[in-house]
Amino acid sequence: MTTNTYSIQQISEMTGLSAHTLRYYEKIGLLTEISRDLSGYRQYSDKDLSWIQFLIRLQETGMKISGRVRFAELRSQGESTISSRRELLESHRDEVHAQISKLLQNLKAIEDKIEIYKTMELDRNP
Amino acid sequence: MTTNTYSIQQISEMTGLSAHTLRYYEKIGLLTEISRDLSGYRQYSDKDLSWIQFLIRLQETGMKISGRVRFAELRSQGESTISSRRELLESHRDEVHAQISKLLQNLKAIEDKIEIYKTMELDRNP
DNA sequence: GCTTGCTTTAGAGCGCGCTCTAAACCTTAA
DNA sequence: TTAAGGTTTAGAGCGCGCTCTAAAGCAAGC
Repeated sequence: MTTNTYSIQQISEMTGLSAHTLRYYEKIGLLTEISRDLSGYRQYSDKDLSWIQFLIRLQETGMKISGRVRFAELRSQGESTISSRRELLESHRDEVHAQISKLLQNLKAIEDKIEIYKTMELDRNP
Repeated sequence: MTTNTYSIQQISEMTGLSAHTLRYYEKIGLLTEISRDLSGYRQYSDKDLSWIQFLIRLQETGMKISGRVRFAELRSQGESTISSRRELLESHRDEVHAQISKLLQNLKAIEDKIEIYKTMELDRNP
């Protein structure tokens, strides 16, 4: 079994989050029980890494910090919260679907406007 | 020809933007040449309305205020900027495409996690 | 003429999500 | 043993995009 550990800087490079942000996430409860080495430096595990990467997906799909904190709290309470976590994710999934269809509608309107501009350009340069 | 005019409150109700926000948008240059009645009250036209609605689409697709201001500046310079406006929108359209595919990727990861939770629920309640 | 409710302005305030600072401590190489 | 560069903490600061306040003016109904 591989038990890799990573420094805060390595995690920063792998995730694109700054070291400042990683400490901030820990402070507000998005990351819990990050272990420390003998001199008090944070040691991130592969499990920590994939959790951070999942947090980033939640963020990128528009889940606010408060929602992510709620999810992290459930996770830190162990297996008994699996159903609540599933429900939370299902509800978020529905929001992402809505988001995507809104985006597609707006995309259509933008594309329509591009076509209008093209027509206007032809009319001005016949 | 119908030349409807609308009060700031009516526009607020039609667009979902607050009156405060509408004045703010004017101050920063997103809205230009909004006409006034005899007592100095703003009178929005149908053209103003549809411009505001398009601005909202740009915002909802992630274009920042600075980008929208740039677009509004081109628009206020008249027909000679049609090509620049088309290019700006084409570049934004590409960003929206990228945004949507990122969202679809993240959606997939969320759905996978939901499935994992379902399996865990079955394992705990066999 | 008074009240109610709309509108105006300039400018202050705010919530979110970081981002940075300062001062101290640790590690490694020269 | 010293210098360079990584890490720690508490807490301050910041940029974005609004959001609200205060004081005044205007409109319409009683």
